[in-house]
Amino acid sequence: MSEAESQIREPPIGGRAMGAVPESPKHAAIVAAATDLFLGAGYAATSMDAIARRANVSKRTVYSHFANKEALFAAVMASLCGRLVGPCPLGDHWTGAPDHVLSVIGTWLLTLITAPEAMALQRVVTAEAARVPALGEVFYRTGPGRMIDGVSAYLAEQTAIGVLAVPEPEPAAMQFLEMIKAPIHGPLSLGLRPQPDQAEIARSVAWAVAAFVKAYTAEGAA
Amino acid sequence: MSEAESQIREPPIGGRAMGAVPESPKHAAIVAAATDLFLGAGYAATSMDAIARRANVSKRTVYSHFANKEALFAAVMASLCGRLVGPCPLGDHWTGAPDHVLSVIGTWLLTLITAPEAMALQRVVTAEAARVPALGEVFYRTGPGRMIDGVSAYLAEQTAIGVLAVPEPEPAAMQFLEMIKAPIHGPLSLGLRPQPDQAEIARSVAWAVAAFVKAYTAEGAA
DNA sequence: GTCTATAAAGGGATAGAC
DNA sequence: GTCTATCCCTTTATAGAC
Repeated sequence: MSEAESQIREPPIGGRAMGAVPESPKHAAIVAAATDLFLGAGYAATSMDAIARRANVSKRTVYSHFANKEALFAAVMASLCGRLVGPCPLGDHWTGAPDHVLSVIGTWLLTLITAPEAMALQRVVTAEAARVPALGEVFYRTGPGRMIDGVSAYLAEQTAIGVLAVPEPEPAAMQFLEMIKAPIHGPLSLGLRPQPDQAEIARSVAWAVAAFVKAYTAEGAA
Repeated sequence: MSEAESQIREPPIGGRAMGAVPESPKHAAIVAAATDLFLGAGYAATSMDAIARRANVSKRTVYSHFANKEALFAAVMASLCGRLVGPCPLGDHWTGAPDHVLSVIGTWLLTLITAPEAMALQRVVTAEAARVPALGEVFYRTGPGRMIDGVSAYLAEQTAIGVLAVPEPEPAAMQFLEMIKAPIHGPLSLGLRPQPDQAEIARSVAWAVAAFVKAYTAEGAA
């Protein structure tokens, strides 16, 4: 198990190990097939036979690329964790009124979080985190953790210049993330509602930003 | 599958069907064993052999009580959904300042939600919701749905009498629920932190209540 | 109702040829 | 590296004795 766990790490820049040979097409096909099946049905319910069939390779080929099922799962998870979170659209331009900045960040985050692949990843990671301890840690660090850090830094900065009053930026950032998800994420993760469209995402973000800004605006600010 | 799904419903009052014979001790032992294993390892990774062993009965006995694995799973989930949410401690006395009432409700809810059994139930339901559509619906209605309805009604009432200003009580109630969970639930569900103690629950609730009340207090209120 | 024993199928992983 | 064929184990579910 320790060997499998050690394979869970962020993927190298550019999608391959620096200096290593490019991954073979079969390798990519296996990972793609395994990704679909693991995300769709979970770890235990996905068989190596099914993965080989879907990748159009023999099972022996799968085992020549990955030592065992656990190692393949780890590779899939590591690849996904790094791939789903793209760069933040604001870049260095976190300027403007907090409600504008938070709206842009919130819309980006909520769109990212509610994407079908991201929902499936969260579902599988949560389900298997108890069995593979490293999994939850990598997922959190590359996903929610990065988002929390970014928002938290912004809140601290705005507090320093007296626009916002956020005594505890980190829990406040976590609050903000949960608030934008609030009306959508729970029912969506249970399969009780369809994917939100842009209008609904905008509405949920608007609710959250309005409440958050009202709660944390500095007393003397305009 | 439709037969199995039809067995997912809230358990009858008192724990047994009205007018039916009491459940045999074996029946209860099977359900208890299955509950532990399903919550611990998930549906696919739990075998009927293991359930029978843990219940100290033969596998044949398990199949004499439940038609198949799916039916046993449905019975376990239905039983759990109804059992984990107890009565609200406030009863009819939702009186006092909103921050006090929300603190009491929030503490109760967060304690309930972060209990190990509730966390495991949520994990399993989320993992299997895509495969068993009825599961997510029953879970949501008996759990989060009831909580949202209660808080939402309270917010609407306080808005009607001019203490709070909550134009959309339902999304606001969902926001409140997510806010109290914010610093704890995510890392906890990934196995990255231990169970919160009372002090940490109180702190998380206090953060959420302070922000929520500030965001939604009526302009003219004291 | 309950048990032991077993059937029938599918799982992960491997051997050896090419 | 890749394939076909196979081993061995566990799984769900059932037969038949008591």
